[in-house]
Amino acid sequence: MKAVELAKSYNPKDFEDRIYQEWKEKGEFGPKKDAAGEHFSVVMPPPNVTGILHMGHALNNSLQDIIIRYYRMTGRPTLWVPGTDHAGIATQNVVERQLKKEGLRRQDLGREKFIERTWLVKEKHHDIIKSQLEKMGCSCDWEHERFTMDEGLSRAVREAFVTLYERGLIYKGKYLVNYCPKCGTALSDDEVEYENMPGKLYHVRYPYADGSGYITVATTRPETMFGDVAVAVHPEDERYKAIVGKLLCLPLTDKRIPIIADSFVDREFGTGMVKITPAHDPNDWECGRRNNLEAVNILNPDGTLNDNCPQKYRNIQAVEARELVVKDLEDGGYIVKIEDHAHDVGHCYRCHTVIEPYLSDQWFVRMKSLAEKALDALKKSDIVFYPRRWENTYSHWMETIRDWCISRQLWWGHRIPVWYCKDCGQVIVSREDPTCCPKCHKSNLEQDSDVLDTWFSSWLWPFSTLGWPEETEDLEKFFPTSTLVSAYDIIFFWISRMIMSSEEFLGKAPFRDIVITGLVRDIQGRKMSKSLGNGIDPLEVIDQFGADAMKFTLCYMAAQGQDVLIDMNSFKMGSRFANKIWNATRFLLMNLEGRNLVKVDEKDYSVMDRWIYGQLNSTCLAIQKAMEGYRFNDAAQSIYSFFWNDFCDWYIEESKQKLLHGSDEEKDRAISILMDILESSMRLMHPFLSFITEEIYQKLPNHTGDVIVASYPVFDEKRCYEEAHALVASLQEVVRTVRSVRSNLQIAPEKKLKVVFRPSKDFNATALISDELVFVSSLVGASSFVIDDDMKESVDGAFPANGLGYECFVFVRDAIDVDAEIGRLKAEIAKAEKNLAGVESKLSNEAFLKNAKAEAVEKEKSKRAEFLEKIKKNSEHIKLLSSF
RNA sequence: GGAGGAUUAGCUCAGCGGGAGAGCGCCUGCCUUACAAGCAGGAUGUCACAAGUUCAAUCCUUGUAUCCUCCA
Repeated sequence: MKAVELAKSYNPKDFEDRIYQEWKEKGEFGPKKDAAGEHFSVVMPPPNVTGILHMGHALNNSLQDIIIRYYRMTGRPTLWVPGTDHAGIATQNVVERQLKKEGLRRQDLGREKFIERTWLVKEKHHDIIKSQLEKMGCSCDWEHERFTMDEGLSRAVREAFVTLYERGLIYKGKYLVNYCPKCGTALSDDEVEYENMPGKLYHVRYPYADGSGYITVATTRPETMFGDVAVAVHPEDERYKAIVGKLLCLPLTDKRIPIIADSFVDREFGTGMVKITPAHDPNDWECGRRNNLEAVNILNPDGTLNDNCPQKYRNIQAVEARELVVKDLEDGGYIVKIEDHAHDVGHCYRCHTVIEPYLSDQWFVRMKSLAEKALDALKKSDIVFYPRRWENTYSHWMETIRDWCISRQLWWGHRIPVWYCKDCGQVIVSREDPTCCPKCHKSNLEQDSDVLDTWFSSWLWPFSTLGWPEETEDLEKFFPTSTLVSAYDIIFFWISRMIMSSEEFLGKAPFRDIVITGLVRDIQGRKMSKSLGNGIDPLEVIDQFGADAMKFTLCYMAAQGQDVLIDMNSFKMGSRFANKIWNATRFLLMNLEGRNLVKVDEKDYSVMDRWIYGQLNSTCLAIQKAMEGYRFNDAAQSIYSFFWNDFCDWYIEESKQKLLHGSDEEKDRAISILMDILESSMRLMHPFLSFITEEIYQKLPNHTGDVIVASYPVFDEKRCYEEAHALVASLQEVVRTVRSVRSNLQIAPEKKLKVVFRPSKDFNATALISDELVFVSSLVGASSFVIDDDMKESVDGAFPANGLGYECFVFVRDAIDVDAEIGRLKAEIAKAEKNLAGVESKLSNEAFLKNAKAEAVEKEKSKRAEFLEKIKKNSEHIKLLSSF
């Protein structure tokens, strides 16, 4: 057999793009025809077509890719559906910003042209996103790619809307909604972000209508007083019980408003009296409804005061009007005092403009019955969150849910499938575009001008992407999906709603396992953001370190549910590991020269062979458990320590003796096992380091097909080889003991020294060390390594070191610092004595002996023996050293 | 105001009631022909604080402090 040449160093750019194209061309991302067993499917959280992917996407998609590749290799029919989201407000804002630069508004283009232009932006960003996902190595099935506004999904949206309407779960109503004056649209409750801001609290006098004095109310927004319809006090507030029902004069107007009682009033806040402005405050809205009060809207859609206000204030922006009103109140002697007051102010989650509560006609989904089904799904464990603690958050949201405002006054999105007959006023809600009014049969119809909230399409994602409402083969085969991976910031927007819609339309949960990842932050724990400039671009990481390094590093750091704090340097870890894999492979492939691969029978395994196969096997188990529990960091760590610490540091090192100095037969045998382990390792590591393992796998003489579709190594109970594990652990301990002596004494590696090794009679690894004498000698730099189990060797003048069950004597008469060594040994004795004291106190404690598990007692006893031995040996060694 | 999370080595973080761990960084010595992106050895900890439960607490319970997030 010929050696296989590998480039001198690991350079991911040489093969990552090529391999991705090969996979794609061979169609290896889609579900296999011959796959068997339960399906495994995942839908990708669709990125917004506004932007480019950030580290959060990299984390999210890396984990999905790992899961998908893992299950694909286990042989199950596996599907990962990619796609993008039209992101209504966000995308529209991008286009409007572009227009603004050209001095245009969207109205200048008109709806149709504006949407055409938005599609262009969508196409451009979509292409960027797709190429980014490919760069990352995501093995999603591009044949199944979807966009929330493509034809099929638009049908699903209509179906959902009309079905809910028919079930009485969608209604149109006048309602106080969150209104963003800048975006010019209503927002759902969840789209409002609150921020504590400094403001003023104005204490204003409202005189009694009968002239018998006045009361004082506190407000942060005096300009809304024109919409006041009452002043409320707490019904049990003793101070004000007597005045409930009295009328007040509303200053600056000639209006009369009553004092009412309502228990929502906070008696501690301000004067304990609040003005009620139903059209401009959510709490007041609820209060107004409870008390049958009129809602007086005082604002125009552009945020200026309207005709419900006195002439003087009309058509002035609210903020300016406030100053004017305050001045007039002051002039009129109505202001008692003005205090500084910080309070929470709602902002638009897209443009961060201050939200205005605004009374308008909007469409809503009645959420209560949907939420109940979604809660049941959790109670029945149809869905499980990883980590579990998110289940509380989910339940709480479901229990306190409010109706969902789904209409948006935007152009980019799904038009609401509602038409109005201009002749007879008939409202038509239809799956198909109607041509005439079913009531008056005239065709003078006008479609509702609003579009639906973006989330109204994404909440159907797990089944709309599979063809719903058609009963497609995909839907049959891959629904419900298996696992959803998402960050916690969209549990409410998206995850919860998907569960509701799926329960409502398909009668089951859309996925079973919900993996909630942390957020990716910078090394100081701050969110990565454009304004801070602290973001890391995944493409830059890939450029510097490779996609494998990025994926592996993220996986290694993704402890369940924890935020991931990283900087550019963090990715060195994955990059070094990949380099290690590359070089280990290079070495092994070099050694193929002139060799024949042979089948080594299990019964011919040496102890070291059994050990490495045992380690490989237990790593399979560790990974299986880690994947089942979505403990990605555990999986990454198992792989890392197996390949690097076990395989490279010990097994390959041991094999070198045979590869370099063995007979042809020994060489064949050694390289065959090495290639076998290497081949298994590539399959084992493929989900986590996809490109490098494929590149290497193709070059292995013992490979079959592509690793992406190879079978995943399976844990085998019969191949644990625990005794080999214990033996090798002992051997490693002996090696470390001698190395430590040499290192502490600063003995140059090239200086070979005689070592006498004295095992106790029951030391388990004496035979192994004897068999591996050449290996051990080379690791410890011994000129000769004498196993002296009958205490015949003279150790005069040798430097002693001891371990559990053995002593080593290193012949280093020259060049040692006797005093320093004595100091070190004394420190060890002190530590052992401290540990011994702890053990003794346990063992002299009758309660411990009585209550503790037998193994625990035994363990303490063996610890005692160990510490005693250490103290004894070290004392002897100090004596010996003192005589030097 | 309510809920959740975090607090372990210089940094980022694992950790399963019974002798404190990893990666990076640091110190020392080595280019031992796979890898200096490497090898070997080493140092570094009141496991935030205080009680409680337990034979035994970094781990369980309660409280406190600090920080973060979400909800209202």
